Amino acid sequence: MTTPKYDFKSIEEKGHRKWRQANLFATHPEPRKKYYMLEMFAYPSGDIHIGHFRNYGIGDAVTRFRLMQGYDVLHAFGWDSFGLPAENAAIKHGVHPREWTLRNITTGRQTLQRMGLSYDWEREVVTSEPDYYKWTQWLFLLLYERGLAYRAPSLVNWCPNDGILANELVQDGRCWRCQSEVGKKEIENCWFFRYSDFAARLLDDLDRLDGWPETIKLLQRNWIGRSEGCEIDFDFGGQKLTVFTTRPDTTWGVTFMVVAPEHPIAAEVAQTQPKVAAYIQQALRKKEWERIAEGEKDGVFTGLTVTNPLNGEEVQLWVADYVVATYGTGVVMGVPGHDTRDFAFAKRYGIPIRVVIQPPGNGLEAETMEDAYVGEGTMVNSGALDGTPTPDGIPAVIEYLAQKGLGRPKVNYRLKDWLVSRQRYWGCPIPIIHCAECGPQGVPETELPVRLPLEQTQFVAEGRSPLADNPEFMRATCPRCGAPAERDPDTMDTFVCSSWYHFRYVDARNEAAPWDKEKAKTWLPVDLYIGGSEHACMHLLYFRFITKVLHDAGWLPTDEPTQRLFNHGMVYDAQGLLMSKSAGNVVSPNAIMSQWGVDVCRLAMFFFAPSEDEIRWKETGLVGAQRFAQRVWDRVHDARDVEDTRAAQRKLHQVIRKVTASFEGDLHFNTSMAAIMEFMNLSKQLSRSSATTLVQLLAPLAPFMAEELWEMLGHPGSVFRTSWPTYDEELAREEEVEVVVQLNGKVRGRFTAAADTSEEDLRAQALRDPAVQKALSGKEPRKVIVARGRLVNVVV
RNA sequence: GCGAGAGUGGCGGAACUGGCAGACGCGCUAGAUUUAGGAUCUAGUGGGUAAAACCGUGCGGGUUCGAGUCCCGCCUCUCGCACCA
Repeated sequence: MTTPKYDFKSIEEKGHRKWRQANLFATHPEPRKKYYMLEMFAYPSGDIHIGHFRNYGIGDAVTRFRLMQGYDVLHAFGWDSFGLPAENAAIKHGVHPREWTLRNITTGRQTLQRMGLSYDWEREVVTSEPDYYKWTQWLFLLLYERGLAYRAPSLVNWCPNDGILANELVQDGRCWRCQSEVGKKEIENCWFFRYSDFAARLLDDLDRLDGWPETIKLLQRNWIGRSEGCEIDFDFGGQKLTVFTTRPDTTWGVTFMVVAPEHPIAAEVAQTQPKVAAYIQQALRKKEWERIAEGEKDGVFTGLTVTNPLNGEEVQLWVADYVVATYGTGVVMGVPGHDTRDFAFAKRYGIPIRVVIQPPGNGLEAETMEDAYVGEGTMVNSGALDGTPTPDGIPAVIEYLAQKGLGRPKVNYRLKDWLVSRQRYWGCPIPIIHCAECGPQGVPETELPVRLPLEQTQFVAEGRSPLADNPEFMRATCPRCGAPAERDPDTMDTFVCSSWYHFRYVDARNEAAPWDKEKAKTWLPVDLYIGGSEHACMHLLYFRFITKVLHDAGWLPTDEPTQRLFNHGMVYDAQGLLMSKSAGNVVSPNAIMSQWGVDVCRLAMFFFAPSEDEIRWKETGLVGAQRFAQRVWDRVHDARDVEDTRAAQRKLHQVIRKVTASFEGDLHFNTSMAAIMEFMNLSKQLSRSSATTLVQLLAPLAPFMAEELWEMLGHPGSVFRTSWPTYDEELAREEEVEVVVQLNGKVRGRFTAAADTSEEDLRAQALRDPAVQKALSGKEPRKVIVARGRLVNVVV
């Protein structure tokens, strides 16, 4: 009876066959105990890479664990398949974007299936296919009907290669994809979602998301950027010039006003003043990153003044590009005494500085200041409010302003509305018809989807959407008056497509509705969502926003998409460098699976580090995993009908406890594996019963091998249809412990004792220790500390 | 600049509410076995010493019987935001 070779190839084939025949991962139509496991779906660019391998490996392990725990699991996959690379490939290789996309999906799916991932493939979605994007259009119309989609002109980021870019896609003034410098361009009619209306909810509800990492919540809080303050109306020759400030208590210190170059007043002034016009032109031509590069602040005086409503003073009006047009009202009140940026600006242009907040020690004088004083203090030079301390000054001024009708309390957010129009071909068409008479009209639901014309060959158009050049696509009739009209030529940001895919999984083949509300009630919210943290402020915020919108509209049972979020770490090469095609250091999942087998690759991945940490992909990890797998294989084959020793039994129950806790909690499979290894090191001869348990514990981590060993042990059916091992606290408990004897905190001896030995007895036994006896030499110890089950420290 | 997180052997990483630092693995050393091995098995492996003592969790202080863990002050690295009024 020799042990058969561990041949991963035949085992994998067998496993695939077995699971397919048993339809193991089909979603239960009427779950009694649901678990919705979700991983971020993939963009189909070429093949699956090692980062996906990690992400989906973790999700698969959790899915299999939950199945064994008796849950009915929903676990599906899809493709975020609209987007730029398909167009780029089309231009470069002359393949149609759809063809390129579908080809990549086929390749990617094969790799995922080879990995044996536990997806219910019947629910696969492809966002660029009409049966999916029909409902993306439906979603757009839902927002439109609820007043949450509107059209406005927009100064957009413009990349010479990739066209319009969302702010999030501009990194250090460069395009996230092609690295070209990004400029600005005015686009007339852009669609926006009223995202910022949800800022407060998106912020406040973070407090309810207990299962989200604090770091992600913090990133979102900063991104939303709430700040409390007030608006103050200054007077500009009869016009209101409103500013937002968080420091109304410094309003008496205003010595100038600044508007952003993009502000309408700047344009107005420019008409009569060539100097201002020239400045604006130059400022707008600057690249974003040049403006942002801190330090020198330049601007231009308009020659005009504005009146401070609190003291009636006339102050100079400037235009300067350190003012951000899209934040607040695009106007800043210049308080050089108490704001560092205003200070720098005032110094440069010789604008007066006035102290209106006196710090605790007093003695602050405008003439000798080297920087603004931004701390707390007492108000001075502020009329009736002189003597008020800072914390009281702010509300006092706000109240005063409100009473006089000169201002109002205001909470401002950094979060801006979501610009969803893209002037691209390969995206979801915006389902709007523009009628000269009736204005923009939503396409009636019965006419959805508005199909993307596939015969298109032109994918780039200078400064406008390529679809605008397709007369057949553009031709439409107004749904309201029946007159000839035009379609909207834009497509949507792909973040719209990815904001709701997890709802579609719930009922992916529904042709009459995006999903059935009852099914949504059954499965939602998602129990665990796994993906990379790079999506913290984009996808993950849009995803929450859309959930809230759909919840308000009665389509969802919850207004948060997922209970728990888990961010896996990135995978780097052995040198710690990001893998990339250009660096030539890409580890292909297919290559390593061929060489080592799926299970060994998974085990190596899991054992490298905790799931949230970054890992460096090294071959040595595979060697270790290989040995471990081989050892398990041999030991299970050697299992006999023997009695387990008490020690082995105890260890096994401890391991069950440990592994279960990792799956339910931190997903630290590295320590789960370490625990299993410890058990194997302790128990060289496995009993059939402990081998059975061992195989079950290993099944979520190394599914193919476990399935084979399960059969080999003579058990019927699939290991994934059995129930997860349970542990017995009694059996797991240590009966004996080693107690350390310390002398003044240093280890000097040790003895074993029953775990439940009383403190008194432990103390007595420690004092009998020869080293202690010697040190005491008959004297009484100063102090004896007993830590039950651990140590006794004798202080002399 | 602001915010967050992290610094532990040659390497990846363990360490519950403060209680034996270095689990588990890689690598290395020695031995066994083998025609051979990136195979398997056994023993060892933080520094230091003949053996002890002693020294060791980025650095400097502190609290404590006892600190990788708590407090204060630094240094370094990673990530996020970045003229946000």
